[in-house]
Amino acid sequence: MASTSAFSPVTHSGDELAKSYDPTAIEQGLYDWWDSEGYFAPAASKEGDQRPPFVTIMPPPNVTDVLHVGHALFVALQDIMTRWHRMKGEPTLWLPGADHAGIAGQWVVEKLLAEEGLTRHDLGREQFLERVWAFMNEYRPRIREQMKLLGASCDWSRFAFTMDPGPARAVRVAFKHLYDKGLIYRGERIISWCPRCRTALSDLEVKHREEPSSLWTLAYPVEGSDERVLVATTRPETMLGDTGVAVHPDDERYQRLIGRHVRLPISNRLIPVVADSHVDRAFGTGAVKVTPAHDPNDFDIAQRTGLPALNILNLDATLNEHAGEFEGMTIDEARAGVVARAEAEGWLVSVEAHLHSVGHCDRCDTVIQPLISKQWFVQMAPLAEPALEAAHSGELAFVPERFKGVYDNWLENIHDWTISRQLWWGHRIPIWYCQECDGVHASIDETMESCPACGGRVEQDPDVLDTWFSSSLWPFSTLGWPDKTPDLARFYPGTVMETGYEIIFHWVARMVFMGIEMMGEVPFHTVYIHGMVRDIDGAKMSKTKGNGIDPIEVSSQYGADALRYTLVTQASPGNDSRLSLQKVEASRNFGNKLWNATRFAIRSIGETPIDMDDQGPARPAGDLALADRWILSRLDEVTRSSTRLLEGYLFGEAGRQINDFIWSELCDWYIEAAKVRLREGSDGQAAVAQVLAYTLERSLRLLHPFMPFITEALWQRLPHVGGSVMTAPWPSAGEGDAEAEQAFGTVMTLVRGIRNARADAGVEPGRWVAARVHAGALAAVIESTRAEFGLLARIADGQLEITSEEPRHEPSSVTVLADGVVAVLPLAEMIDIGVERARLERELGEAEQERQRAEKQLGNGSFVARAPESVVAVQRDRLARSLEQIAIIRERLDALGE
RNA sequence: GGGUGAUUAGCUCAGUUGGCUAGAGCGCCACGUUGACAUCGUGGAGGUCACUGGUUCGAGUCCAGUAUCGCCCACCA
Repeated sequence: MASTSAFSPVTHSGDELAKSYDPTAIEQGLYDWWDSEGYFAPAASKEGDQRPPFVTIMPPPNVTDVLHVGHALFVALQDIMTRWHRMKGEPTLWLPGADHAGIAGQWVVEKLLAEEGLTRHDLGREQFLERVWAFMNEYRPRIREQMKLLGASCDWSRFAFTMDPGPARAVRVAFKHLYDKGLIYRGERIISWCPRCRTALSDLEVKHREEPSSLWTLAYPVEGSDERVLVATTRPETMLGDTGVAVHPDDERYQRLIGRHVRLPISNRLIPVVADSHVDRAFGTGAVKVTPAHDPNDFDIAQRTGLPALNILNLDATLNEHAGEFEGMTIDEARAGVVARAEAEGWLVSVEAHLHSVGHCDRCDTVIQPLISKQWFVQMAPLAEPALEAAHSGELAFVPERFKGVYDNWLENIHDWTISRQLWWGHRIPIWYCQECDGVHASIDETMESCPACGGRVEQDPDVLDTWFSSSLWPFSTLGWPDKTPDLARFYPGTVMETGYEIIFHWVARMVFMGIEMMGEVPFHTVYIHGMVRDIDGAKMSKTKGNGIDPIEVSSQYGADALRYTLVTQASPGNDSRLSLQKVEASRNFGNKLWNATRFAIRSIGETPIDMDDQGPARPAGDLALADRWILSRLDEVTRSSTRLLEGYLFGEAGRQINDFIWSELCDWYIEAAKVRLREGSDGQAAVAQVLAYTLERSLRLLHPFMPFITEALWQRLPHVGGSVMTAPWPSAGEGDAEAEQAFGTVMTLVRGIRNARADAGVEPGRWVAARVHAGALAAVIESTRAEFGLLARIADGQLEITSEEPRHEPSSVTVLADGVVAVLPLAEMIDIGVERARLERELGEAEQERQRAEKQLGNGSFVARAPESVVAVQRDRLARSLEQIAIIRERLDALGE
């Protein structure tokens, strides 16, 4: 091995494999060794290889994140894809990064300051940002180290942070581009305001929750009449900001009031009654109070009808000077006050219980206040259209497909995107206002000395951009854009974006339209969506509930391989899954199984020379035993099917099938059968060694993307070619051997039948018995594998007779049927006639059922006429076999007598 | 109000273009320290694939509807 680092995966834990699998012992050091060997960086394209590189950009975790099980899932899935494509020989890039997480990041540091009794305003912007950076730099390496523990084979040399100079410049360039194009504008709109974060939020950052509340009906007196208009509201305090009452233009009840005025009982203001077709005549009283400054619907009504807006809130959600006697109160206090007055003064008509959908800040859960504010927006319609088109044309595909509908639906109903945030931590809006000529200028430079128009003094916009603005540029800002770097040319667009459904809108859709707008091309062609990992009761894992499973803790106990394997195989694309330690333990046990199978193989190979080709142990050829041919054929099949499953993004099913092959076929049958040929003086040892070396080495390659550590550790111990299983070629499937599969299948069925019969008859498991096998045409085949058969079925060597004759029945014996083969076990003193009779009766019943089913099928004319020939043939075989079995069992029952 | 997912063994879930005598892991029962593995082996029990109808020679798989649970989106005061 030409290792350049001191660590070597082979010598590391001594020469002998330990008796049982200890994940921590083998995972230790392996990752750094891979890294130091340079396996994570994309390889140069091979000459003549026209395939595009495989590129996936990691969704950047927040810098302040501690690795949780959701990260572990995406790391596992992305690493499987990455390792698989790398093994297929494609230049492969998995690019990691971290996100500055504007609001969340700022909040964390503000909380620390609060412990010192300080606010960010005490420090001032500059000092505060220094504190944030210090904090970020301290925490930045943490999650990276944790992802390494999981085996993430990403290229750390390209690690990117959203606030690094490169991506930060990309933000300014993109902003200016959109600003110059008129797609970014500044306007006074109704926005969602978080009074705690003191910033505007986008629609996506507001989470609505139904909460029990009341519906108050208030009476507003009509000016110049005795009439009163009844309006219903869930927020009575907002009447302080009412500037009108709206009714439906066709509503008979209110026709005569349109254009007249009502007097707001609380502030004695006169406000007009307007008509707007948006009003639902059937809801409440059919008349709505209009508060344009604090309700998005009312804002729209006001826009259409020309009503003014009256802001009654301070930015901390207390009432302002327009609230009169309620000034300075919180919303709850003001509400209570307004209701009390209404009741006292007789204009409260009714109070009913009502479920009300209330918006909360996604970050801090504070109740959101809609209010009118001057903010920056991205005009979405022109950007959404090509993003929709990309999904329609198939240039952008979703796995599972149904998420395309989710994506479409959002883009089709999209509102403009509020991108300014009244925070300090983030990308500062690259806009400067001239203090002298009132000019507004965007720039891609970090600073602007003076007004480009008049040379006057300029001041930069104090706000920062929504974190997702920089995220939306991620697929190219990480590759050096806006510079024309070699990486950008080679790795854009990417291949797959693997992420969770919760950020399809936040991130995926925005990357798509920004990619199309800035690069002229979608940033990736496939979006793979994974589900959420929940606890075993189906609840979301959360810190506050304390039901979280810490991936690092689990890895240190069961191994990163076991955790990864569990996460991937328990889930199917797009669906949530439930994780428990019990499942991880089962995966660890699989590791132990593999470990011991390899230990057995290494011991069996011993000093035997193994034929090698340029990939590894050569495929065994020549005069092979039936079991050899069978396992090679099964390996072909699992290679074929797991490759097909990976191509279809069915990672879990692929992983399960590889496990099933290794455990239930290689270990349970091949290795057990091979033992007989490894005995002293046996002549099959060399062939077994070759088959084991070949099969196991291939199996390790198949499993490697799923369980990278253990497969590397074991692969290094087996005969192999190359430095690491990471770069060994992904296996291609051979043709398979149907004849061997069928013949060995019969042997397996016979062995199972004999074991079953022995158990029924109460034969001690270790006891060797005699048997005569009537194998008919298969006699030669069974004869060829007699030693293996004898071992598997525990039939004593000298007492196994294999014949092509018709079955003969002994009085005190047990009869076992498998396909066309009958085994007779003279168990003499152990036989309880009653038990044996019952067993045979049961088998007869089963055979009868088989016969009936087959007869029914074959008796159906249209089945025979329309079903494919192969399906019909199966039924014919089934009928023939069941008839044969019925005859044999009957005969045997007769022979048994009473 | 619109989407959308789930409903398969005691539990958690697979089941990819319809051919299934419906599988796995865990749990359960019986037996077992045979030199790879007790982080194991052998055998076993356990399911009318939510319900109703339809398409088909054939449906867990396709279609329509119903029920329950869940998620997403939506400006009903």
